[in-house]
Amino acid sequence: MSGTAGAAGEREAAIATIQRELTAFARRSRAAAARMHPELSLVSFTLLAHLEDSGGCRGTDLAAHYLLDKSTVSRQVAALERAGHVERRSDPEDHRMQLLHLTEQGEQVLARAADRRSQAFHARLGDWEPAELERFAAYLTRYNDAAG
Amino acid sequence: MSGTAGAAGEREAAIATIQRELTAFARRSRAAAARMHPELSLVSFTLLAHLEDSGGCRGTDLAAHYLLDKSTVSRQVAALERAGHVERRSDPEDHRMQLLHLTEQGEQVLARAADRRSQAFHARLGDWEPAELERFAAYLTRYNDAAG
DNA sequence: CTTGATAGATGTACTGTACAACTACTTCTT
DNA sequence: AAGAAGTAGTTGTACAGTACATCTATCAAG
Repeated sequence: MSGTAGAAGEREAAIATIQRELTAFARRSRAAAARMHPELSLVSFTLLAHLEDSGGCRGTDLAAHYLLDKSTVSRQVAALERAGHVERRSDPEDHRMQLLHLTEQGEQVLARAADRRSQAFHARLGDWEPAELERFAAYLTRYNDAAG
Repeated sequence: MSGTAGAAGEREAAIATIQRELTAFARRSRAAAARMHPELSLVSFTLLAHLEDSGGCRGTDLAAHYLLDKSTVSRQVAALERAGHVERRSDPEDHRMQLLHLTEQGEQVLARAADRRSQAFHARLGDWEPAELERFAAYLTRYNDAAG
C-alpha cells in the first residue's frame, strides 16, 4: 500500500517539477532572445527560420503553423519586409497570395541569430553525455507532440 | 575518423532538436496559458505562485527573481491588487516596503489555475513511465540551472 | 544634516497579439 | 455567365506585458 502511494507521489513530484521548470523556461525565453539577438525578436526569428526551412511560404501558412492570427502575421511580415529581411513575390496563378522568401540580408541576419542561439545552447549543454542529449531531445519532442 | 564525426553529428543533431523543441514550447506557452486559465495570465500566475511559495514577499524580490523591471512588477501587482488577488501590508519597521501576500480569493483563483495547468500536464504526461518522468524532470532542472 | 541607497510609482513608448471589418481575388453553384 | 461563398491579406482598434527614465518617500551612514 505504502509502496504504490510512494510511486504515485514520485510521479506527482516529477510532473510538478516538469511543470515548474518548463514554466520557468517559457517565462525567460523572450527576454533571453532579446538579449541574445536584439535585432531579431523570438517571433521574428521563428518566422524567418520557418521561411528558411520551408524555402518560402505564404503568410497563411505561418499563421496556421504558429497558431497566430493572420493580422499578426501580416504585421510581422510587413516589419520584416521593411527591415529588408523578407521579400514577397506574387503568384501569377493566384493574385490573392504572396510567396514570402528570405532576402540575402535576411539569411545573414537569421544565420547570425541562429549562431548566437546555438552557442548559448551549446554552452548550457556542453557537459552533457551524448545519451543524455538524445534522451532529452526525445522527451521534449514527445512532450511537444502531445501538446500540439 | 568517421566514427568521431558521426558522434559529433549526433550530438549536434540532438542539441538542434532540443533548441527547436524548447523554442516551440516557449512560443506557445503564453497563448496556452491564456486558453487554459483566461482569468490569470502566465505572468500573473507565476507571481501569485511565488507569493504562495514564499509566503509573502516584496515587489523587489519578485523583480529580482523573475528578472523583471520593478516598474513592470509594480504594475502587475497593482493589477493583481485591483483584482483582489493580493494585499499589501506596510512594514512598520521600514515604510519604504510593502509585504505582498495572497488574499483568500487570490489563493482560490491561483488554486483553480494551478489545477487546470496540472491537469493539462498530466494529460500530456499521462502515458509516461515513472523513470522517464524522473529523467525528464531532472534534465529540465539541470538545463534551467545552467541557464540561470 | 547631507549624501547616497532602496522601494516603489508614474510617464512614455514599443512589441506582440487578437478580433472585427474591409478589399481583392478565386472557386463553386446554379 | 452571374452571383454566392470562400480565401489571402491589410487595416482599425484595443489590450497585455515590458522597459527605461524619472520622480517621491524613506532609510542608513558619514
